[in-house]
Amino acid sequence: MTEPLYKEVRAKLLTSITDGAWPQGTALPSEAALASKYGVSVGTLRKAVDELVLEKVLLRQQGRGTFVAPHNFDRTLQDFFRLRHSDGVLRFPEVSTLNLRRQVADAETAARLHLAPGSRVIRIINQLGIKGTPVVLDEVFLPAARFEGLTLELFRNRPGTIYHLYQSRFGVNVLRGEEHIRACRAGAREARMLGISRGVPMLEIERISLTYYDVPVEWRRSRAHTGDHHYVSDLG
Amino acid sequence: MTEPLYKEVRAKLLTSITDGAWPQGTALPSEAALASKYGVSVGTLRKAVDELVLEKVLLRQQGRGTFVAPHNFDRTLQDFFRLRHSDGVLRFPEVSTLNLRRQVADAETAARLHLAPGSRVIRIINQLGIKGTPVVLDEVFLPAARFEGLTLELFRNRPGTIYHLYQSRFGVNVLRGEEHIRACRAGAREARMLGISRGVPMLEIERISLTYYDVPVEWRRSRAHTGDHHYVSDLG
DNA sequence: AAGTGGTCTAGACCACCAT
DNA sequence: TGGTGGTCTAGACCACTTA
Repeated sequence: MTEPLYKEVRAKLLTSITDGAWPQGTALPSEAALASKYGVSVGTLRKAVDELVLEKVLLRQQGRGTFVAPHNFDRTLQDFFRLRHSDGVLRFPEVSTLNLRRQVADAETAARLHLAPGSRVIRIINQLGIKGTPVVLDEVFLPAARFEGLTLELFRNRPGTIYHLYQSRFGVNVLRGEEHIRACRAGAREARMLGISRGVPMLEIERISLTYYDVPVEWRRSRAHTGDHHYVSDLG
Repeated sequence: MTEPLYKEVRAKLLTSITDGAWPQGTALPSEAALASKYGVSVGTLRKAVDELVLEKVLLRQQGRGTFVAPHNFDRTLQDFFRLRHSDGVLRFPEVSTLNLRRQVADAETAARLHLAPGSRVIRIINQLGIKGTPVVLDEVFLPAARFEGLTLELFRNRPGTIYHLYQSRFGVNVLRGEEHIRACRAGAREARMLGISRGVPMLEIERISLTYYDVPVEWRRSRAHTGDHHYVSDLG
């Protein structure tokens, strides 16, 4: 019994969530109900929920209830889009999906996504613009097994963000990610697609996106032209 | 009375901290003592402290006490050094301070540090190496008024990290920061100092460092060569 | 052994939202 | 009006550190 009670409750809540016990959009049982269900006091139940709220797994709304946190525009923009225009304003990018196809993962992609060699992945190419100017070329890799039925049309005509689509349509909930950034030169493709010269310095940004229990579910490699933009990173 | 009690307690704790009521290294009064001092229950006092611990203003150690959080190597390395070698290992960089001088802030520096035009700043040039290879050239600007008595010798012979020096010697406690990253080309100076060719793509990283109440206390501009290194950013 | 923070409880009351 | 989460209390007991 070295583990605190509220940690056990947190774990139980998390398994219920990942098992889909409380579908997208519906409220969890009330705190009192959950407390009695798990045989703990409300204070202990709340401490478990506190942690999950901090990790953005759950969302509390006073007077309404507690929900599995939805992936709306705000969340994607604030937490998963780090490019900002030089004028300082944070804008949602215009996404054009150029291509979607299924293929066998190469060694690196398989490694990043913790897939067995030879597994199939979906590869999607996007161009992102800000204020009408193309700024980013995106290459997204998804494990095909988790995203069965994903098509170019679905991807293009989704009502919300990409991560909302993952969540609502495939039950894949992206919670956090890690990006690795290097400097590189624009190649022929970047030059053509972004209207810049070959050799111009760019950011190469790799992202691994994680779901519950830190399981990787998306890998992307982007190239961003930082002429009128910069990447923002918070420290501390 | 729309503000919760624990928020008021948090504010009182914070003013005591910034007023230097509990000097570096000594423990705060016990939670029971603080609770009775502020006339609240221990639970409420703990909730106020919880927030300050989350913001890394305070550090709790079970059985020992609660302290103003010290700026040790771990904190600097984990929270304020985002460059990592390609082998994935996070190493503390070797810092060589090349130059320190006082000067009048130019317009941009004054703006970043919220200083009146014409204020004096200290400008420090560092070269950072990882595994013996020079990787970063650093230009650090500090408001001279807050760092009176800072000398090149002090800077070079400090026992711990730069931020520990700020904290212990000048009472300047860096809590968080924001970095802006752009791609650039190595100029003559970078080429010479880092042993690379002119024109090689690099990261230009600007950092603004904040203390209590988000007051800026340091501004730096770095150029990093990402041949064998990358910048790591956490999302979510 | 004494003192610290960490966990857990039970209950009262408040603020907010839906109906 | 009834139900939800949010605040606050008072007290018991546990885990850890120091002496």
